[in-house]
Amino acid sequence: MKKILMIEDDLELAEILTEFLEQFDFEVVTEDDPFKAVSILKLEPFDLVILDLTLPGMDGLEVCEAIRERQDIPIIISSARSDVTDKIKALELGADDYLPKPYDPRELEARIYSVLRRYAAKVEAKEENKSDFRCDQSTMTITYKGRNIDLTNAEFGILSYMILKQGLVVSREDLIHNVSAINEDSSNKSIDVMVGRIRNKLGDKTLIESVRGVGYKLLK
Amino acid sequence: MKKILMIEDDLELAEILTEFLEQFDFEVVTEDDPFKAVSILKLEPFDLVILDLTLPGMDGLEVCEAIRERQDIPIIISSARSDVTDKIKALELGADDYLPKPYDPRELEARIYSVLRRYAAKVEAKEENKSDFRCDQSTMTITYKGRNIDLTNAEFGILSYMILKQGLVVSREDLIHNVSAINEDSSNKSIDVMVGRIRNKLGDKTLIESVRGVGYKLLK
DNA sequence: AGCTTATTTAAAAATTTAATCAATAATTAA
DNA sequence: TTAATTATTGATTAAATTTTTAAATAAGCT
Repeated sequence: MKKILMIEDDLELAEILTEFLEQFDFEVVTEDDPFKAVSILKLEPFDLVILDLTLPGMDGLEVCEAIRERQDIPIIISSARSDVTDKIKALELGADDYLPKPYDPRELEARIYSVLRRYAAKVEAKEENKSDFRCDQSTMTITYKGRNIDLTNAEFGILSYMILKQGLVVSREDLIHNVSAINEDSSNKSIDVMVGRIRNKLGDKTLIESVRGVGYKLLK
Repeated sequence: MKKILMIEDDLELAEILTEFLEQFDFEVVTEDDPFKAVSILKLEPFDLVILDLTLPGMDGLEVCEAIRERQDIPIIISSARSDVTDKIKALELGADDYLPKPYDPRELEARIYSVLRRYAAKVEAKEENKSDFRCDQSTMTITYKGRNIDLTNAEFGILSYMILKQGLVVSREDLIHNVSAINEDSSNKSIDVMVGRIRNKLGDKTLIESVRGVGYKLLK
Protein backbone atom coordinates (compact mmCIF):
# COMPACT_ATOMS: atom_id res chain seq x y z
CA MET A 1 0.00 0.00 0.00
CA LYS A 2 1.31 3.41 -1.02
CA LYS A 3 1.53 6.22 1.48
CA ILE A 4 0.70 9.75 0.37
CA LEU A 5 1.37 13.01 2.19
CA MET A 6 -1.15 15.64 1.21
CA ILE A 7 0.00 19.16 2.03
CA GLU A 8 -3.24 21.13 1.74
CA ASP A 9 -4.87 23.88 3.81
CA ASP A 10 -8.34 23.47 2.41
CA LEU A 11 -9.36 20.77 4.87
CA GLU A 12 -12.70 20.15 3.24
CA LEU A 13 -11.07 19.42 -0.10
CA ALA A 14 -8.46 17.30 1.64
CA GLU A 15 -11.21 15.22 3.24
CA ILE A 16 -12.95 14.59 -0.08
CA LEU A 17 -9.73 13.61 -1.83
CA THR A 18 -8.64 11.37 1.03
CA GLU A 19 -11.89 9.46 0.93
CA PHE A 20 -11.65 9.15 -2.81
CA LEU A 21 -8.07 7.92 -2.78
CA GLU A 22 -8.66 5.47 0.04
CA GLN A 23 -10.95 3.61 -2.34
CA PHE A 24 -7.85 2.73 -4.31
CA ASP A 25 -5.98 1.54 -1.29
CA PHE A 26 -3.84 4.61 -0.78
CA GLU A 27 -3.02 5.69 2.75
CA VAL A 28 -3.37 9.46 2.93
CA VAL A 29 -1.98 11.74 5.64
CA THR A 30 -3.07 15.38 5.48
CA GLU A 31 -1.04 18.27 6.81
CA ASP A 32 -1.93 21.93 6.43
CA ASP A 33 1.18 23.41 8.01
CA PRO A 34 4.06 23.43 5.50
CA PHE A 35 6.76 23.48 8.18
CA LYS A 36 5.27 20.47 9.90
CA ALA A 37 4.89 18.73 6.55
CA VAL A 38 8.59 19.05 5.80
CA SER A 39 9.40 17.68 9.25
CA ILE A 40 7.04 14.75 8.86
CA LEU A 41 8.74 13.80 5.62
CA LYS A 42 12.05 13.65 7.40
CA LEU A 43 10.64 11.28 9.99
CA GLU A 44 8.30 8.95 8.13
CA PRO A 45 8.73 7.33 4.75
CA PHE A 46 6.16 8.39 2.14
CA ASP A 47 5.76 7.28 -1.45
CA LEU A 48 4.37 10.50 -2.85
CA VAL A 49 3.59 14.12 -1.96
CA ILE A 50 0.60 16.12 -3.16
CA LEU A 51 1.45 19.75 -2.58
CA ASP A 52 -0.83 22.76 -2.67
CA LEU A 53 0.94 25.99 -3.60
CA THR A 54 -1.17 28.43 -1.60
CA LEU A 55 -0.15 27.63 1.92
CA PRO A 56 -0.09 29.77 5.04
CA GLY A 57 3.35 30.93 6.16
CA MET A 58 5.53 29.43 3.45
CA ASP A 59 5.33 29.50 -0.31
CA GLY A 60 4.48 26.19 -1.88
CA LEU A 61 7.44 26.42 -4.24
CA GLU A 62 9.77 26.81 -1.29
CA VAL A 63 8.23 23.73 0.25
CA CYS A 64 8.85 21.87 -2.97
CA GLU A 65 12.47 22.98 -2.97
CA ALA A 66 12.92 22.08 0.68
CA ILE A 67 11.61 18.57 0.08
CA ARG A 68 13.78 18.09 -2.99
CA GLU A 69 16.88 19.13 -1.12
CA ARG A 70 16.30 16.32 1.29
CA GLN A 71 14.93 13.45 -0.68
CA ASP A 72 14.00 12.04 -4.05
CA ILE A 73 10.25 11.53 -3.74
CA PRO A 74 7.54 12.11 -6.37
CA ILE A 75 5.80 15.45 -5.93
CA ILE A 76 2.52 16.43 -7.56
CA ILE A 77 1.70 20.11 -7.34
CA SER A 78 -1.96 20.99 -7.03
CA SER A 79 -2.57 24.68 -7.40
CA ALA A 80 -5.30 27.26 -7.86
CA ARG A 81 -2.70 29.78 -8.99
CA SER A 82 -3.03 29.94 -12.72
CA ASP A 83 0.27 31.69 -13.28
CA VAL A 84 2.25 29.93 -16.00
CA THR A 85 5.58 30.77 -14.42
CA ASP A 86 4.47 28.88 -11.32
CA LYS A 87 4.16 25.74 -13.34
CA ILE A 88 7.56 26.22 -14.94
CA LYS A 89 9.21 27.01 -11.65
CA ALA A 90 7.59 24.03 -9.98
CA LEU A 91 8.81 21.64 -12.64
CA GLU A 92 12.25 23.19 -12.55
CA LEU A 93 12.39 22.74 -8.81
CA GLY A 94 11.84 19.07 -9.37
CA ALA A 95 8.10 18.61 -9.12
CA ASP A 96 6.92 15.64 -11.17
CA ASP A 97 3.52 16.89 -12.22
CA TYR A 98 1.37 20.00 -12.02
CA LEU A 99 -2.40 19.86 -11.64
CA PRO A 100 -4.38 23.11 -11.91
CA LYS A 101 -7.33 23.41 -9.56
CA PRO A 102 -10.16 22.65 -9.81
CA TYR A 103 -9.74 19.12 -11.04
CA ASP A 104 -11.67 15.89 -11.12
CA PRO A 105 -10.43 13.47 -8.41
CA ARG A 106 -10.16 10.81 -11.10
CA GLU A 107 -7.67 13.04 -12.87
CA LEU A 108 -5.60 13.13 -9.71
CA GLU A 109 -5.79 9.37 -9.41
CA ALA A 110 -4.51 8.97 -12.97
CA ARG A 111 -1.64 11.37 -12.35
CA ILE A 112 -0.68 9.55 -9.16
CA TYR A 113 -0.42 6.24 -10.96
CA SER A 114 1.50 7.83 -13.80
CA VAL A 115 4.00 9.54 -11.53
CA LEU A 116 4.48 6.42 -9.39
CA ARG A 117 5.09 4.35 -12.48
CA ARG A 118 7.64 6.82 -13.83
CA TYR A 119 9.33 6.92 -10.50
CA ALA A 120 9.49 3.13 -10.21
CA ALA A 121 11.07 2.95 -13.66
CA LYS A 122 13.61 5.56 -12.60
CA VAL A 123 14.53 3.63 -9.47
CA GLU A 124 14.83 0.45 -11.47
CA ALA A 125 17.05 2.13 -14.02
CA LYS A 126 19.28 3.33 -11.20
CA GLU A 127 19.41 -0.13 -9.68
CA GLU A 128 20.30 -1.61 -13.01
CA ASN A 129 23.48 0.28 -13.62
CA LYS A 130 24.55 0.08 -10.05
CA SER A 131 26.98 -2.70 -10.82
CA ASP A 132 30.46 -2.23 -9.46
CA PHE A 133 31.89 -4.13 -12.42
CA ARG A 134 33.13 -2.47 -15.57
CA CYS A 135 34.02 -4.64 -18.50
CA ASP A 136 35.77 -3.37 -21.60
CA GLN A 137 36.02 -5.94 -24.36
CA SER A 138 38.38 -3.89 -26.52
CA THR A 139 41.05 -3.52 -23.88
CA MET A 140 40.21 -6.85 -22.28
CA THR A 141 40.00 -5.25 -18.89
CA ILE A 142 37.60 -5.72 -16.04
CA THR A 143 37.53 -3.46 -13.03
CA TYR A 144 35.69 -4.02 -9.79
CA LYS A 145 35.01 -0.86 -7.81
CA GLY A 146 37.62 0.91 -9.90
CA ARG A 147 40.31 -1.65 -9.15
CA ASN A 148 41.70 -3.47 -12.16
CA ILE A 149 41.43 -7.25 -12.04
CA ASP A 150 44.26 -9.04 -13.82
CA LEU A 151 42.78 -12.08 -15.53
CA THR A 152 43.83 -14.77 -17.95
CA ASN A 153 41.93 -15.26 -21.20
CA ALA A 154 39.58 -17.94 -19.96
CA GLU A 155 39.03 -16.11 -16.72
CA PHE A 156 38.25 -12.92 -18.59
CA GLY A 157 35.82 -14.83 -20.79
CA ILE A 158 34.03 -16.32 -17.84
CA LEU A 159 33.79 -13.13 -15.83
CA SER A 160 32.74 -10.98 -18.76
CA TYR A 161 30.01 -13.49 -19.62
CA MET A 162 28.86 -13.39 -16.04
CA ILE A 163 28.81 -9.60 -16.07
CA LEU A 164 26.68 -9.77 -19.21
CA LYS A 165 24.22 -12.04 -17.43
CA GLN A 166 24.66 -10.30 -14.12
CA GLY A 167 22.09 -11.37 -11.56
CA LEU A 168 21.12 -14.44 -13.55
CA VAL A 169 22.36 -17.95 -12.97
CA VAL A 170 24.89 -19.13 -15.52
CA SER A 171 25.40 -22.86 -15.96
CA ARG A 172 28.78 -24.46 -16.50
CA GLU A 173 27.55 -25.65 -19.90
CA ASP A 174 26.64 -22.08 -20.83
CA LEU A 175 30.15 -20.99 -20.07
CA ILE A 176 31.83 -23.86 -21.90
CA HIS A 177 29.79 -23.18 -25.01
CA ASN A 178 29.71 -19.41 -25.00
CA VAL A 179 33.20 -18.51 -23.90
CA SER A 180 35.53 -18.87 -26.84
CA ALA A 181 38.66 -19.09 -24.70
CA ILE A 182 37.38 -22.34 -23.19
CA ASN A 183 37.76 -25.59 -25.08
CA GLU A 184 34.31 -26.90 -26.08
CA ASP A 185 35.04 -30.36 -24.75
CA SER A 186 36.54 -29.54 -21.40
CA SER A 187 34.83 -30.79 -18.29
CA ASN A 188 32.57 -28.91 -15.94
CA LYS A 189 35.22 -29.23 -13.27
CA SER A 190 37.48 -26.88 -15.17
CA ILE A 191 34.90 -24.17 -14.72
CA ASP A 192 34.84 -24.73 -10.99
CA VAL A 193 38.57 -24.36 -10.80
CA MET A 194 38.61 -21.19 -12.84
CA VAL A 195 35.72 -19.67 -10.96
CA GLY A 196 37.68 -20.37 -7.81
CA ARG A 197 40.63 -18.51 -9.22
CA ILE A 198 38.48 -15.55 -10.25
CA ARG A 199 37.07 -15.45 -6.74
CA ASN A 200 40.55 -15.26 -5.34
CA LYS A 201 41.53 -12.49 -7.70
CA LEU A 202 38.40 -10.53 -6.85
CA GLY A 203 39.28 -10.84 -3.21
CA ASP A 204 35.66 -11.18 -2.20
CA LYS A 205 34.45 -14.76 -2.39
CA THR A 206 30.80 -13.83 -1.98
CA LEU A 207 30.58 -11.95 -5.27
CA ILE A 208 30.17 -15.09 -7.35
CA GLU A 209 27.48 -17.14 -5.70
CA SER A 210 27.30 -20.85 -6.44
CA VAL A 211 23.81 -22.11 -7.14
CA ARG A 212 23.84 -25.75 -6.29
CA GLY A 213 23.00 -28.07 -9.12
CA VAL A 214 22.75 -25.23 -11.62
CA GLY A 215 25.81 -23.06 -11.85
CA TYR A 216 27.02 -19.68 -10.71
CA LYS A 217 25.52 -16.25 -10.28
CA LEU A 218 27.34 -12.93 -10.25
CA LEU A 219 25.82 -10.56 -7.73
CA LYS A 220 25.21 -6.88 -8.48
CA MET B 1 50.06 34.17 -7.29
CA LYS B 2 46.67 33.68 -8.91
CA LYS B 3 45.28 36.24 -11.29
CA ILE B 4 41.56 36.98 -11.24
CA LEU B 5 39.53 38.92 -13.77
CA MET B 6 36.50 40.52 -12.16
CA ILE B 7 33.83 41.51 -14.67
CA GLU B 8 31.65 43.85 -12.64
CA ASP B 9 30.00 47.18 -13.35
CA ASP B 10 29.42 48.13 -9.73
CA LEU B 11 32.83 49.70 -9.30
CA GLU B 12 32.36 50.34 -5.62
CA LEU B 13 31.67 46.67 -4.94
CA ALA B 14 34.57 45.72 -7.20
CA GLU B 15 36.87 47.91 -5.17
CA ILE B 16 35.80 46.33 -1.88
CA LEU B 17 36.20 42.82 -3.21
CA THR B 18 39.55 43.58 -4.79
CA GLU B 19 40.94 44.89 -1.53
CA PHE B 20 39.57 41.90 0.31
CA LEU B 21 41.01 39.39 -2.15
CA GLU B 22 44.40 41.09 -2.30
CA GLN B 23 44.81 40.14 1.36
CA PHE B 24 44.97 36.56 0.20
CA ASP B 25 47.56 37.30 -2.41
CA PHE B 26 45.24 37.31 -5.38
CA GLU B 27 45.90 39.73 -8.21
CA VAL B 28 42.58 41.22 -9.25
CA VAL B 29 41.87 43.07 -12.48
CA THR B 30 38.46 44.73 -12.77
CA GLU B 31 36.68 45.35 -16.03
CA ASP B 32 33.15 46.77 -16.35
CA ASP B 33 32.82 46.52 -20.12
CA PRO B 34 31.96 42.95 -21.11
CA PHE B 35 33.37 43.31 -24.62
CA LYS B 36 36.70 44.53 -23.31
CA ALA B 37 36.69 41.78 -20.73
CA VAL B 38 36.42 39.10 -23.36
CA SER B 39 39.28 40.71 -25.31
CA ILE B 40 41.51 40.96 -22.27
CA LEU B 41 41.04 37.24 -21.65
CA LYS B 42 42.31 36.51 -25.12
CA LEU B 43 45.45 38.51 -24.52
CA GLU B 44 46.48 37.85 -20.94
CA PRO B 45 46.43 34.59 -19.01
CA PHE B 46 44.08 34.56 -16.02
CA ASP B 47 43.43 31.84 -13.49
CA LEU B 48 39.80 32.63 -12.76
CA VAL B 49 36.89 34.85 -13.79
CA ILE B 50 34.30 36.39 -11.48
CA LEU B 51 31.39 37.41 -13.65
CA ASP B 52 28.47 39.65 -12.81
CA LEU B 53 25.32 38.90 -14.80
CA THR B 54 23.84 42.41 -14.97
CA LEU B 55 26.22 44.14 -17.30
CA PRO B 56 25.73 47.05 -19.67
CA GLY B 57 25.45 46.14 -23.33
CA MET B 58 25.77 42.37 -23.17
CA ASP B 59 24.01 39.79 -21.10
CA GLY B 60 26.21 38.10 -18.52
CA LEU B 61 25.21 34.67 -19.71
CA GLU B 62 26.38 35.53 -23.20
CA VAL B 63 29.70 36.65 -21.77
CA CYS B 64 29.96 33.34 -19.98
CA GLU B 65 29.31 31.49 -23.22
CA ALA B 66 31.79 33.61 -25.15
CA ILE B 67 34.54 32.89 -22.63
CA ARG B 68 33.80 29.19 -22.60
CA GLU B 69 33.98 28.98 -26.37
CA ARG B 70 37.53 30.25 -26.24
CA GLN B 71 39.12 28.75 -23.20
CA ASP B 72 38.81 26.42 -20.27
CA ILE B 73 39.03 28.76 -17.31
CA PRO B 74 37.09 28.62 -14.02
CA ILE B 75 34.14 31.01 -13.95
CA ILE B 76 32.24 32.07 -10.86
CA ILE B 77 28.97 33.85 -11.52
CA SER B 78 27.99 36.57 -9.08
CA SER B 79 24.46 37.77 -9.61
CA ALA B 80 21.74 39.88 -8.09
CA ARG B 81 19.19 38.23 -10.35
CA SER B 82 17.42 35.71 -8.21
CA ASP B 83 15.78 33.87 -11.08
CA VAL B 84 16.34 30.13 -10.70
CA THR B 85 16.53 29.63 -14.45
CA ASP B 86 19.53 31.97 -14.55
CA LYS B 87 21.40 29.69 -12.22
CA ILE B 88 20.53 26.64 -14.25
CA LYS B 89 21.48 28.33 -17.51
CA ALA B 90 24.74 29.59 -16.11
CA LEU B 91 25.79 26.16 -14.93
CA GLU B 92 24.70 24.68 -18.24
CA LEU B 93 26.85 27.19 -20.08
CA GLY B 94 29.81 25.92 -18.15
CA ALA B 95 30.05 28.24 -15.14
CA ASP B 96 31.73 26.54 -12.22
CA ASP B 97 29.85 28.18 -9.40
CA TYR B 98 26.95 30.57 -8.83
CA LEU B 99 26.93 33.07 -5.99
CA PRO B 100 23.72 35.06 -5.37
CA LYS B 101 24.22 38.66 -4.33
CA PRO B 102 24.55 39.94 -1.74
CA TYR B 103 27.20 37.70 -0.30
CA ASP B 104 29.87 37.83 2.32
CA PRO B 105 33.33 38.32 0.74
CA ARG B 106 34.53 35.39 2.81
CA GLU B 107 31.98 33.27 1.01
CA LEU B 108 33.50 34.39 -2.28
CA GLU B 109 36.96 33.56 -1.02
CA ALA B 110 35.85 30.05 -0.08
CA ARG B 111 34.26 29.50 -3.49
CA ILE B 112 37.39 30.71 -5.26
CA TYR B 113 39.56 28.22 -3.42
CA SER B 114 37.06 25.46 -4.03
CA VAL B 115 36.80 26.15 -7.75
CA LEU B 116 40.56 26.49 -8.17
CA ARG B 117 41.10 23.21 -6.36
CA ARG B 118 38.57 21.42 -8.57
CA TYR B 119 40.18 22.90 -11.64
CA ALA B 120 43.69 21.89 -10.58
CA ALA B 121 42.49 18.32 -10.06
CA LYS B 122 41.02 18.35 -13.55
CA VAL B 123 44.28 19.57 -15.09
CA GLU B 124 46.22 16.96 -13.18
CA ALA B 125 43.93 14.23 -14.42
CA LYS B 126 44.60 15.40 -17.96
CA GLU B 127 48.36 15.41 -17.40
CA GLU B 128 48.24 11.88 -16.13
CA ASN B 129 47.12 10.32 -19.36
CA LYS B 130 49.73 12.04 -21.41
CA SER B 131 51.98 9.58 -23.16
CA ASP B 132 55.75 9.61 -22.93
CA PHE B 133 55.91 8.64 -26.60
CA ARG B 134 56.08 11.14 -29.45
CA CYS B 135 55.64 9.92 -32.97
CA ASP B 136 56.28 11.97 -36.08
CA GLN B 137 55.14 10.23 -39.25
CA SER B 138 56.72 12.71 -41.63
CA THR B 139 60.24 12.35 -40.28
CA MET B 140 59.70 8.73 -39.23
CA THR B 141 60.97 9.42 -35.75
CA ILE B 142 59.77 8.19 -32.42
CA THR B 143 61.00 9.49 -29.12
CA TYR B 144 60.41 8.03 -25.70
CA LYS B 145 60.76 10.51 -22.85
CA GLY B 146 62.63 12.81 -25.23
CA ARG B 147 65.16 10.15 -26.22
CA ASN B 148 65.18 9.26 -29.89
CA ILE B 149 64.60 5.59 -30.70
CA ASP B 150 66.41 4.36 -33.80
CA LEU B 151 64.08 1.98 -35.58
CA THR B 152 63.91 0.11 -38.86
CA ASN B 153 60.96 0.53 -41.20
CA ALA B 154 58.86 -2.32 -39.93
CA GLU B 155 59.73 -1.55 -36.35
CA PHE B 156 58.64 2.05 -36.84
CA GLY B 157 55.40 0.87 -38.39
CA ILE B 158 54.67 -1.43 -35.49
CA LEU B 159 55.52 1.02 -32.76
CA SER B 160 53.72 3.94 -34.37
CA TYR B 161 50.61 1.79 -34.78
CA MET B 162 50.87 0.84 -31.14
CA ILE B 163 51.20 4.47 -30.13
CA LEU B 164 48.07 5.18 -32.15
CA LYS B 165 46.20 2.49 -30.24
CA GLN B 166 48.00 3.17 -27.01
CA GLY B 167 46.43 1.42 -24.04
CA LEU B 168 44.47 -0.94 -26.27
CA VAL B 169 45.43 -4.46 -27.16
CA VAL B 170 46.74 -4.80 -30.71
CA SER B 171 46.62 -8.23 -32.31
CA ARG B 172 49.36 -9.58 -34.54
CA GLU B 173 46.81 -9.73 -37.36
CA ASP B 174 46.05 -6.03 -36.85
CA LEU B 175 49.70 -5.23 -37.25
CA ILE B 176 50.23 -7.42 -40.28
CA HIS B 177 47.27 -5.84 -42.05
CA ASN B 178 47.64 -2.25 -40.99
CA VAL B 179 51.38 -1.71 -41.10
CA SER B 180 52.46 -1.18 -44.68
CA ALA B 181 56.09 -2.03 -44.01
CA ILE B 182 55.07 -5.56 -43.13
CA ASN B 183 54.33 -8.09 -45.83
CA GLU B 184 50.61 -9.00 -45.75
CA ASP B 185 51.35 -12.70 -45.83
CA SER B 186 54.08 -12.98 -43.27
CA SER B 187 53.56 -15.09 -40.22
CA ASN B 188 52.66 -14.00 -36.74
CA LYS B 189 56.10 -15.08 -35.60
CA SER B 190 57.67 -12.15 -37.43
CA ILE B 191 55.76 -9.82 -35.19
CA ASP B 192 57.07 -11.52 -32.09
CA VAL B 193 60.63 -11.16 -33.25
CA MET B 194 60.23 -7.52 -34.16
CA VAL B 195 58.43 -6.67 -30.96
CA GLY B 196 61.35 -8.30 -29.15
CA ARG B 197 63.74 -6.06 -31.03
CA ILE B 198 61.69 -2.94 -30.29
CA ARG B 199 61.71 -3.88 -26.64
CA ASN B 200 65.46 -4.12 -26.67
CA LYS B 201 65.80 -0.75 -28.35
CA LEU B 202 63.42 0.85 -25.87
CA GLY B 203 65.54 -0.54 -23.08
CA ASP B 204 62.50 -1.18 -20.93
CA LYS B 205 60.92 -4.55 -21.64
CA THR B 206 57.81 -3.76 -19.62
CA LEU B 207 56.60 -0.98 -21.91
CA ILE B 208 55.15 -3.36 -24.44
CA GLU B 209 53.05 -5.83 -22.53
CA SER B 210 52.18 -9.10 -24.17
CA VAL B 211 48.56 -10.07 -23.72
CA ARG B 212 48.53 -13.81 -24.02
CA GLY B 213 46.25 -15.15 -26.71
CA VAL B 214 45.46 -11.68 -28.02
CA GLY B 215 48.45 -9.59 -28.88
CA TYR B 216 50.44 -6.71 -27.46
CA LYS B 217 49.59 -3.59 -25.54
CA LEU B 218 51.66 -0.42 -25.29
CA LEU B 219 51.45 1.12 -21.86
CA LYS B 220 51.02 4.82 -21.30
C1' DA C 1 22.44 -38.59 11.88
C1' DG C 2 24.14 -40.68 7.82
C1' DC C 3 24.25 -41.02 2.97
C1' DT C 4 24.69 -38.78 -1.34
C1' DT C 5 25.88 -35.31 -4.31
C1' DA C 6 27.92 -30.95 -5.32
C1' DT C 7 31.55 -27.70 -4.60
C1' DT C 8 36.05 -26.10 -3.33
C1' DT C 9 40.87 -26.50 -3.09
C1' DA C 10 45.36 -27.90 -4.29
C1' DA C 11 48.56 -29.97 -7.22
C1' DA C 12 50.18 -32.04 -11.30
C1' DA C 13 49.85 -32.83 -16.29
C1' DA C 14 48.98 -31.24 -20.71
C1' DT C 15 48.61 -27.78 -23.80
C1' DT C 16 49.09 -23.47 -25.62
C1' DT C 17 51.52 -19.41 -26.37
C1' DA C 18 55.49 -16.30 -26.29
C1' DA C 19 60.58 -15.16 -26.29
C1' DT C 20 64.95 -16.01 -27.98
C1' DC C 21 68.36 -17.37 -31.17
C1' DA C 22 70.34 -18.35 -35.39
C1' DA C 23 69.86 -18.83 -40.18
C1' DT C 24 68.03 -17.44 -44.54
C1' DA C 25 65.62 -14.52 -47.79
C1' DA C 26 64.74 -10.05 -49.33
C1' DT C 27 65.74 -5.14 -49.72
C1' DT C 28 68.35 -1.28 -49.95
C1' DA C 29 72.47 1.37 -50.44
C1' DA C 30 77.14 1.97 -52.01
C1' DT D 1 77.18 -6.16 -58.36
C1' DT D 2 78.38 -6.47 -53.86
C1' DA D 3 77.97 -5.34 -49.20
C1' DA D 4 75.07 -4.16 -45.63
C1' DT D 5 70.96 -3.84 -43.52
C1' DT D 6 66.48 -5.52 -42.59
C1' DA D 7 62.58 -8.80 -42.64
C1' DT D 8 61.05 -13.40 -42.25
C1' DT D 9 61.10 -18.10 -40.82
C1' DG D 10 61.96 -22.24 -38.14
C1' DA D 11 63.72 -24.41 -34.15
C1' DT D 12 64.41 -24.28 -29.34
C1' DT D 13 63.51 -22.92 -24.91
C1' DA D 14 60.87 -20.89 -21.50
C1' DA D 15 56.75 -19.35 -19.49
C1' DA D 16 51.99 -19.09 -18.68
C1' DT D 17 47.45 -20.98 -18.86
C1' DT D 18 44.09 -24.45 -19.21
C1' DT D 19 42.60 -28.92 -18.04
C1' DT D 20 42.44 -32.94 -15.44
C1' DT D 21 42.74 -35.46 -11.36
C1' DA D 22 42.20 -36.35 -6.67
C1' DA D 23 41.20 -35.27 -2.04
C1' DA D 24 38.77 -32.30 1.27
C1' DT D 25 34.82 -29.75 2.44
C1' DA D 26 30.13 -28.32 2.36
C1' DA D 27 25.28 -28.83 1.35
C1' DG D 28 20.98 -31.28 0.55
C1' DC D 29 17.87 -34.97 1.57
C1' DT D 30 15.31 -39.06 3.82
